[in-house]
Amino acid sequence: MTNPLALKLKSVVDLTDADQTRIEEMLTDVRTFKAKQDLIKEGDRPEVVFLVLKGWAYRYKILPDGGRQIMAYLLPGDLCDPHIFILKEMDHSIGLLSDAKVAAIPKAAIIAMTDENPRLARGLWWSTLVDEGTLREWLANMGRRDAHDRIAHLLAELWLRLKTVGMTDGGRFELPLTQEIFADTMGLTSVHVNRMLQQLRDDGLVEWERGRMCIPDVQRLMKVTRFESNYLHLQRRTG
Amino acid sequence: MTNPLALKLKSVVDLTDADQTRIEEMLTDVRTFKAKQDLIKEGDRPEVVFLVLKGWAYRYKILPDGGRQIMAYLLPGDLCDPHIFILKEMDHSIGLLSDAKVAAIPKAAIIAMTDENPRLARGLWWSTLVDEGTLREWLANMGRRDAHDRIAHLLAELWLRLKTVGMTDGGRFELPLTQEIFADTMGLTSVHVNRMLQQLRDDGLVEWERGRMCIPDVQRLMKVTRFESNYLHLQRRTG
DNA sequence: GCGCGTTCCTGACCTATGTTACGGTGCCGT
DNA sequence: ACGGCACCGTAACATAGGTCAGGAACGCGC
Repeated sequence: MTNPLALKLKSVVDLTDADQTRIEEMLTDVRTFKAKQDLIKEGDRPEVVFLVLKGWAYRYKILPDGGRQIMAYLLPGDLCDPHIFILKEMDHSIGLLSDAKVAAIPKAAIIAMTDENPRLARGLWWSTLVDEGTLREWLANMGRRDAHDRIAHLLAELWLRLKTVGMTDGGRFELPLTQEIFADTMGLTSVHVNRMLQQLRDDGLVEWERGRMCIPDVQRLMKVTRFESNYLHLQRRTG
Repeated sequence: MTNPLALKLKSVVDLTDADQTRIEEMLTDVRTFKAKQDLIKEGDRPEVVFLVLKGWAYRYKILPDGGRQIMAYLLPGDLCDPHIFILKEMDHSIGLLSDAKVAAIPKAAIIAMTDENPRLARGLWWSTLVDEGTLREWLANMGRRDAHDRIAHLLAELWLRLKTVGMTDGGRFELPLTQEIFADTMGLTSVHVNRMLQQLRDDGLVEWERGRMCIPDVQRLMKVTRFESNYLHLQRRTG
C-alpha cells in the first residue's frame, strides 16, 4: 500500500515512481502512539517533522482561561509542523485523536529532498498553502455560519479530504471525534453540538454511530451547506 | 524613509544594507489606489505579487449567503498574495480599507531574489508562517472569547503589529476601520461592536475618534485580554 | 461480572448577541 | 450652503446558543 503523503501529492502534481520511492525512503523512523497523547506542545522546538501515516491528529491551543480551540485536523498524509524550519518555537500544540502511526523525519532530510527535487518541493509548498486556505475557510465558517451549517460544512470537508487519501467507502468513513472535540473545533458547546447533530440526523443528512459516520447523500449535504471546495485546491494545476 | 518590508524583516533576521537595497530595487512598479477598491478577486490568477507600502488592505471572503468574513488585515510591509506561485487561483479576495500605495512585483523578481539570497528567502518564509499563526490566533479568538475580549484582543494585536512597522505614537495610531469592518472581522454585528466598544471606553481601556485610536495603557489592555504575543514570532531567532 | 470512566443525551432555564428600526452627526461633492 | 451618504449611536425585542444538572448506555480493566 502506497504511503498517504504520495497519495495526497499525486492528486495535484505528477509524481514519478522515483519520486514516490524518494518519499518512501524518508519514512525510516516510524513511531506508534496511543490516542490522547501529545505529539508536540506549545513552546517546544522540535528537531523532526512529524508525518501522520495512520490515525488522526489535531492542532490546538489552550487559551489563558483554560478553553481549548482546535484549529486543524491532521489526517494521514499531513505534515504536523512544517513551521519548525523557520520559527523559533511552536505557538500551538499537536495531539492525537486516535491511536496513530507517525513518521519522524529529520529537518535535514526534508531540506535535502526539496533541494534536489523541485516537484516534491512544490508539492510540500502546495500542502502548506492548502492548510492555510483551510484555516481561512474555518474562520469564515465560525464567523458567519450558524451551528447547524457549521457542522454540516465541517463534515463535508472531512469527507472530501478523507476521500482524497482513500479513507472513505461511499459516504461512509471512520470519524474518531467526540462531540466535545467537535465543540472545541467550532466554538460551540458539546450540548449544542448534540442538538445540532440530531437535527442533521432528522434531516436525513447524516447517520452516526460510535466513531463511524455515514453521509447518505453527499451531494445533498454539500448543496445544503453550499460547500465550495475551491479552498482545498484539489484540481490539478493546468497552467 | 526605509521601506516597510525591510523594516518588518529587520525585526527578525539580520539584513545587510545590500539586502535592503535589494528589496528597494524590486519596488519599481508602484501603484496608487483609492479606498474600497479591490486589489484581487476570488478566482483571479494574478501575475504579480502585491506588497502594501502605505495604507491598509484586507483579505476577505463573501459567503454564498452574502455574508462577508474578513480574515486578515494587511499593513505596510505585508505581501498580499504569496500563494500565487503554487495555487491555481485565489480562494479569497483582497480589498482596500484606505487609500493605499502598493508595489506590484512580478513573480519572477521574487523568485530571482529568493534564489540568490537565502536571508531574504528565510524572511519571506517567516512572514507567511506568521500570517498563518495569526490566522490560528484569530480562530481561537472567535471560537473561545466573548465579544468584549475579542475586540480588545484584536486591538492589542493591531497596536503591536503597527508598532513593529513604526506606525504608532505611544498608544496612539490611525485605525481606518469602521465598526462594520470590525463586525465582519469578528463574526459579530456592527450594533454589538458598538456596544462593546463603548464598554471598552467606559472601562478606560480605549479612546476612539474618527479613524484614530488611543490605548492609554497598553500593558493594562494586554493584561485584561491576556494577550500573548508569541504567535507573532517577533523575537529574533537565537538558535 | 462488576465498577468506573467516558461519551451521549435531555430538559429547564439564562444570557450574549442578533434584528429591526430609527435619529444624529459629520463629511464630501456641487 | 445644501443634500446626500456613510457612519455612529440607541432602544425594544427576539433567539441561538450557553449553563447546569443529571441520567442512560457503552466499553474497559480487574
